[in-house]
Amino acid sequence: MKATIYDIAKKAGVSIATVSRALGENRDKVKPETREKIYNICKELDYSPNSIAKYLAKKTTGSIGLVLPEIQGDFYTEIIKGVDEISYSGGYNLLVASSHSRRNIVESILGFMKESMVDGVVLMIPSMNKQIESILSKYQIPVVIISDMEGFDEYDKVSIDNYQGAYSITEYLIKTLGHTKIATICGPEENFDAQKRKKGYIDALKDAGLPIEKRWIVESDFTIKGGEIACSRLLSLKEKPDVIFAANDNMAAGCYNTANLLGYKIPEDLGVVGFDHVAFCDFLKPKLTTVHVQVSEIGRVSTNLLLERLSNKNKEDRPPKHLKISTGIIIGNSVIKKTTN
Amino acid sequence: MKATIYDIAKKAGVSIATVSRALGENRDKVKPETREKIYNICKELDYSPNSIAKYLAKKTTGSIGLVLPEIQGDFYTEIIKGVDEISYSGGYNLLVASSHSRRNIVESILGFMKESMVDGVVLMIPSMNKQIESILSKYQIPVVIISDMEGFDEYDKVSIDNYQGAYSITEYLIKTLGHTKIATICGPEENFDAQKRKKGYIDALKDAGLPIEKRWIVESDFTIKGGEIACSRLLSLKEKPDVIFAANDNMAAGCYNTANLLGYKIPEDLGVVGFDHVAFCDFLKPKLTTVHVQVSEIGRVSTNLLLERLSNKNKEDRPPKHLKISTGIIIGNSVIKKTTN
DNA sequence: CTCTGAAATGTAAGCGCTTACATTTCAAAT
DNA sequence: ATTTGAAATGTAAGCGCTTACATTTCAGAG
Repeated sequence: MKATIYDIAKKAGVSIATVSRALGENRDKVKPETREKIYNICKELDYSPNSIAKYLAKKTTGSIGLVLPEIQGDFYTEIIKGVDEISYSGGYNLLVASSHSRRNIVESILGFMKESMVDGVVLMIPSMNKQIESILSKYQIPVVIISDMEGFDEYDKVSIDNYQGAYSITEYLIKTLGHTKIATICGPEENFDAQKRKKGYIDALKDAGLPIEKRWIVESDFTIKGGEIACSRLLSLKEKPDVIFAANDNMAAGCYNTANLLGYKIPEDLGVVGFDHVAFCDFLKPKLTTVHVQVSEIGRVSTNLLLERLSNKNKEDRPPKHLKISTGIIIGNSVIKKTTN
Repeated sequence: MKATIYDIAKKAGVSIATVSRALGENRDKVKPETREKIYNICKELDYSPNSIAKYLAKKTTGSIGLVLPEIQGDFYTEIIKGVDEISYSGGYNLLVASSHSRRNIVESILGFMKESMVDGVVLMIPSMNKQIESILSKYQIPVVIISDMEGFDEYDKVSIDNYQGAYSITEYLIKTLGHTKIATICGPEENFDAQKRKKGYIDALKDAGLPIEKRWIVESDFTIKGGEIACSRLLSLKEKPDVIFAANDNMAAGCYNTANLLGYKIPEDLGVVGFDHVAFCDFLKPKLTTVHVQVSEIGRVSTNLLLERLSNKNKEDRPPKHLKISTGIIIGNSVIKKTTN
């Protein structure tokens, strides 16, 4: 049987209150000698407090929750890694929930919230969901949102600077490489990241005085397959683009496949650029030019915000912060200077 | 303030015991009408039981823990996916812990065990660790081990059939493709999977009457970089192998890089085969011939064993099961029939 | 109409801890 | 020696639930 605080108290000849104090935040309120004695007995009996009983008494679990739309893929594990790192060093346990075929994101959140299993949650919302708002306002635990959406301004929000990333790489294609015929494969319409990336692309073209060609904007779904289909659509146009800006690396990889299949050489016949800089980029030949995102930084930053909130529990609340993680461009060989022909 | 069982009881004009019964496993011990009334009030007040208080009273958390050596990479997320799927459908929550720079695997296990946060754990042990054994025997909660190690026979164990996989692909190289000069890059010596894969390779050579060439067995660390180094080592030998069996796909990818760099064409100048069939294989050109492993199946199978144990809590224990997940060969274009030259 | 026992419900203890408040201890001040 | 108040410790309630046991209800038997 596992030792309880009573066992320790009895063996040390003190009350359980003293043991609790010696082990908790008020160590200094117990005499150093007794404290020492208690420590030794704890070690001897291999005692460690039951965290669940502790919760019931303190109303704080020492855990934070991370809710993701999905768990597979480098992107999400990087986020987890970032969150894990910070929560661990802040002394918190991390519970991860993700939606899957049999559980949607709302259920995941509710699981945490309703059963009061966590002190706070980091919540990634990739696209609009009406239910979420009402849930969040109902349960009053601290929440940090990872999303590039409008609204939810009363919460801390963190996201990649999608707009800036897309703008920069488009501008790079135009100004540095001299391209003018640039198409984009954007992500799902309801996806916030996709929206911002598309906007960055459009604004960069506009600012350069280039026309926005509707046919060169095709929507897809952030998957490789989706990229393949979208690419072949673009290549079948009468007026073909010279470069495709795929809104993520998966779809860029899809472009590689299609180009390969149809006999286009990258970068000579078709330039491709991506977004995310996920791990598999290293395996693409030629190396993909893409927007680098410090994904784990998103996790770290958002968790820091959450811990800030948690430690301020009873003090006055600071106003919500809205942070963007900046991006950079990774130059590969998947697109070259425009040749005048 | 969140509603408690008292709120429900008061509003329904019954005792908390009745509410508890109406909501728990003994629903049938409360009159249908009262039950109905209680349900409605719960819905109205948006009540759901505090699972932590429930634990304290019942001594069962409704959660299982998954302890991984790491969380990054397709391999681990596939495992998580498998475990998640089964635990979810069995009504359990899943807590995932992994070691990282600041927390080793033993700490991860202890976190779960000591604080009694989980009813059982699925534990992946990739290499020998003496502490683990004593920890496991100290805390008597059900454990399923994912590992291809000897020992721990009193626990349920699940693993990939590493030996069979390695044997098969080596045999395939010999018998089907006619190769005789086959080198291997094996994983870390202390890693159980690596040990078994190496043994499979050796036995297949032996059984075919081929000599075991010490210089053709080089140890590495399952990383891409490690594969690169090991490959250049093999290619610098006076007597070069025709094919390299890399003990995982990462190292196989490393071989691709090195071959590329040194001017060897795959598969003409050098054949490469891998193990795992992780997602990025699709991006390797030419497509990698490798051993397919149903990774998520490992998670599913082990979790099923655990749930079996948990549901049998008080009945007689069944003897431990030791299961191997079988493998298959994915034929790519990274190795071709031996040409007589 | 009373009796009986199963069904329905209530009472209260207990799960392992924290903590407000009460009590005791003890060194320093008088 | 006595007083005093901070320091150290103890007492006991309470966190939200489950459940053994006690009590009440009530349909059917006598």
